[in-house]
Amino acid sequence: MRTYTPAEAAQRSGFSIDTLRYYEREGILAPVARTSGGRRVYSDSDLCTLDFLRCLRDAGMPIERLRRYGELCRDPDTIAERVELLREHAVAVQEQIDQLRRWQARVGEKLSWYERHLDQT
Amino acid sequence: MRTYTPAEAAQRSGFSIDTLRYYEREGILAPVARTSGGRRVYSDSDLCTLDFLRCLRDAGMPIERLRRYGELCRDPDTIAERVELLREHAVAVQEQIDQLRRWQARVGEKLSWYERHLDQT
DNA sequence: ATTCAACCTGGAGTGCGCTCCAGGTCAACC
DNA sequence: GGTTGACCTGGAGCGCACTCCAGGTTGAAT
Repeated sequence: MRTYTPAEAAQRSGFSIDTLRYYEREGILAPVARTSGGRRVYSDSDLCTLDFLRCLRDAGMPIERLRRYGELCRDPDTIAERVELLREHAVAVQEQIDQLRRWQARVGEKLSWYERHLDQT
Repeated sequence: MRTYTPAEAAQRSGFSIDTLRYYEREGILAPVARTSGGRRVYSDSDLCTLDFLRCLRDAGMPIERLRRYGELCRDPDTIAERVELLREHAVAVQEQIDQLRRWQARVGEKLSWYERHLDQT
């Protein structure tokens, strides 16, 4: 049950210190514990949350939805809502994958066309 | 070999009229033909270019690279460079797909965990 | 006791990719 | 010849997601 300084939390989560503060201000992350002097002290649980948030961000979830998810996680009786939110985003992710696949197909064609062109010169 | 008004070009390409002008200003799109009165007249070839640009944008290619691609297309002796640019972006797209797949796996796990939780209540 | 890096706050600034606006022009139609 | 709606330009504004800044505080190490 160790704790982490802001710099450590940033390093481990992959967010910048500024972003960590920003997420807290925005209510995405629950208020982080403080020392008597007012410095933030991140817990293992905070780090775990941050890791999942990182994952959601990397999958393109917008801040607004991230906030919603963060809020839901603070209330234990919201599992159904969380599931719904994740499912919704899963649909978006699948669509994005499909689109990228179509892109690959199209660009693959264009590339082989270009290559035939190059060979002939 | 028909032509298109700005409104038609926008409708067919999926870009807004403002975006079409913006792309032209930015040199992404070559200067479009004009009527004597100064109105733009898009050709089939413009539409075709726009369609491919749309495709590149949808695959997340940044404006800067789009501009580069647009410039290269105006010089016929740049096929090798175009191929290189597209290949580079293809790598980025593949990485994005891989990342989204990992996301799916992770969220899939979380979802089934949540669902077991829901069932037990 | 002093130093100094790391931290704090509120608020301003940034980069991207558009999007909107004011004020004017053009051209098809009645 | 007048109306009307699509179009023109240069430039300002916007939304997102941070990122940076000034000016001040904290606390571990010397």
